Amino acid sequence: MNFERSQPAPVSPTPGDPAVPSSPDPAGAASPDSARAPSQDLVRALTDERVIRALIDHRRLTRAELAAEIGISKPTAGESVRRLTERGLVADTGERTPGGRGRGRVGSYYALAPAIGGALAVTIGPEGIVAECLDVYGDGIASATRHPEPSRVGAALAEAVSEVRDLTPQPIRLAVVSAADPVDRVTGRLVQLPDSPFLVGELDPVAIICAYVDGPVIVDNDVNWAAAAQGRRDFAYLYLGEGLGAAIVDDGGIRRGSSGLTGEISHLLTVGPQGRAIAFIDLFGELGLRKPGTTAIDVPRLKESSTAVRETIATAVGGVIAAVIALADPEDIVVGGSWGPFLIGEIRAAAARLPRQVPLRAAAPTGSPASVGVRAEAISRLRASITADL
Amino acid sequence: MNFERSQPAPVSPTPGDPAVPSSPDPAGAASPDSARAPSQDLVRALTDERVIRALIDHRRLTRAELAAEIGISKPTAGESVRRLTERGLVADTGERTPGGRGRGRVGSYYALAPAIGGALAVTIGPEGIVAECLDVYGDGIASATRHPEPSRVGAALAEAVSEVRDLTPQPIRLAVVSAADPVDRVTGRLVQLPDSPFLVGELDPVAIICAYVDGPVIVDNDVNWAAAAQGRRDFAYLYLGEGLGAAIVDDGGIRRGSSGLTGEISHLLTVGPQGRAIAFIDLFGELGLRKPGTTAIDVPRLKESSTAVRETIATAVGGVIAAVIALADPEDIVVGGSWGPFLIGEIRAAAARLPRQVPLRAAAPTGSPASVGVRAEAISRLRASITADL
DNA sequence: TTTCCAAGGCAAGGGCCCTGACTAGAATCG
DNA sequence: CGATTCTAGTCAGGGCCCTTGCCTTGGAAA
Repeated sequence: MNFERSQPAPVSPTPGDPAVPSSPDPAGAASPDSARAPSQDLVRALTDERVIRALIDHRRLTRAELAAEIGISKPTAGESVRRLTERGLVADTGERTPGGRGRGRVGSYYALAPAIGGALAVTIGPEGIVAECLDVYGDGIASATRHPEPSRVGAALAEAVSEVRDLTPQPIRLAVVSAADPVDRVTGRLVQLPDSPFLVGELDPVAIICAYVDGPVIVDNDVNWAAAAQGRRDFAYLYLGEGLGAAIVDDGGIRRGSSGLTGEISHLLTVGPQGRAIAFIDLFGELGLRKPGTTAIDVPRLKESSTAVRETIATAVGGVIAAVIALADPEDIVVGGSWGPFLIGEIRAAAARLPRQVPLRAAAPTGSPASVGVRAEAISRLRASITADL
Repeated sequence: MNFERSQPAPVSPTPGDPAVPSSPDPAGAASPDSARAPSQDLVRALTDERVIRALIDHRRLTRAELAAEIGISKPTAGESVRRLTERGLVADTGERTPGGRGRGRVGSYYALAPAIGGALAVTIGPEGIVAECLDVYGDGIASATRHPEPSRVGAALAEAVSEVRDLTPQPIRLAVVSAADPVDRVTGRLVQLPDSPFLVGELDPVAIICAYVDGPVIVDNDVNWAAAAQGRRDFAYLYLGEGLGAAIVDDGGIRRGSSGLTGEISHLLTVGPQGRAIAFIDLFGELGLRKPGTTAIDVPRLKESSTAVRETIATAVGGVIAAVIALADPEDIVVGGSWGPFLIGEIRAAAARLPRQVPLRAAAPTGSPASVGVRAEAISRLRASITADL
């Protein structure tokens, strides 16, 4: 077994595949710090970590600048740089301090070595596949896009990742993936839930991507990544498009649940026509608003529907909101997806009839909030993985 | 402002009261460790911390035993004990190693000094008030109980806490409180939600208890504490008694939401008679199962009700379970409260008709799970507060 | 060319921990 | 009852990491 350890995340180096390099996880899962060596090479490691962090923030620094920035002495800074250079994590850029700075001796600029590698950020959805390689600074190094037919998603994913891999000189230390379908938290696979629209289809991104990446592959639902990108502590994101979903952020962290299916609200009971209780997704079946032959909602038809139908839908959404309030107590609720913001007026009215009130906002129609969240996670994990191994 | 910092918790030293000692919070909220001094007195602090932890675990140890236990050298252990003794955290117990141990020189047993203090664990519910003082080892030092009339809850709480305070020689460093009503996460007050049973009533435990305690006062709902005591990573606890509630544990942490009202499921929509959508609590009104004159459910009447009514209730609970599954994705659901386990068979049958399945368990009828959770939290916070200030 | 001045290196010193040897002191053995 | 045995605690020496203070280096300004 070599599951990813870091707690707040969905997971998944493939358990069985021997071809997968997958992070070695040296010397046992380190508990908070105190489990570490009782001795004082800990403080050296800490110094090195601070040097790396300073170089992430400032891109290039002389040893004197490092000392000033971190608050350590010059000899210590010099020693740390020497150690890190020896390990290949830091390199002399060859640049020297510009003459303009003053008259003193010129300093040598050091920066993180390219060998520290990059991270892959991948989004998979009905609108296509985007794979992108980012460096520690958060800059894009390379990217590739595909718009495959539904049957070729797996192959196209492999192509895109392979292309990015070839375009990237650095090693790729991990991948973070967003998929537009429910993701099984344990295996990282896309799963089909009964009666839910299945936009991407059967897919095991971990198995495909692992071959091109040296470390863990993290997969999660796009709605979760979009929610993570909001940077709020307690809120809920209601996704109302061809599929139905929700993401819940509590105490600053995304709530995933035991199998990662938190927010799959299709089967939530709510109010249907004539006040009957009905599963949320079934409402659209009854109203004839599902795309024929699929499980997806027919959004264009929905948008053209009568006022009465829209009221009915909004009332049902109100029931979903009541459930979200009861079970997640968000500070506010963001309504997104292809038709959610379209009905925001009716939904607000329906929510106003609930016993507990929560502010509702329509999602800003930004490009793709999920990819923002994926990128942020990829960068933060890349940085963590660098400082993790001393 | 002096809100408690530690993230995973509901909070509340009173903001305004100048009479409140309330923890000083010295030198800024320390981030994980790296924000600490860059130097190596950090490792000394770490050593001291380990000594304290070892003394918590073993109660009394000689310096030689400490060295062996922690894995440090004897001189280092001796130095640490000297420092800690000087600071009043550790004391020579006067006990000496028993002759039976061997023939060598007798050693001096050291233990944590009484001055490190204790923690208050308080439960407030319709069945009464219990205040209890615990020491670092988790042993009860003193306790007091009250069974006040509803109008005297505040006064009785003050009495009980005061009594425990007087019985305790040690300083009391913090209090953890369980209350049988919804707790506002920000203020720590008990809040009345529309149409919910309000068992304890208007109360501000923080304001009352603060006067007797040197540190923070943490208040939360009893259902949350009961859930926390289960020690599982991802599950939900459904409380079905005179009041209705739920607690959600995700990734090992209790979910509270922005105002602490996560799990207040009274207004969740579910299936009522004739398949109509109805708020969970209203069902009991329609069935005539609410105590006259109150908002509480009449449990004896409920238990005597007909099979049809029980089926109806179980179906409604099934709807609540569907919502919990959709929005929390628990590994399993524990059903507790005064009538939940009573209907577990019917509820299981209703849940079996849902599209997604989750194992249901009846809560073990242990004494009071909430007080277990409160005690555990009090002890763990007490220990953390000791090791926190070096 | 000389002067200036910051970068970088060297040496000394302090703190913390470790190892190994020594002292202290009580129980057990002969 | 003294010698032996064995362990608690202390002392001395040494390594590692960091700091301060001073010196050297080497371009730019004068």
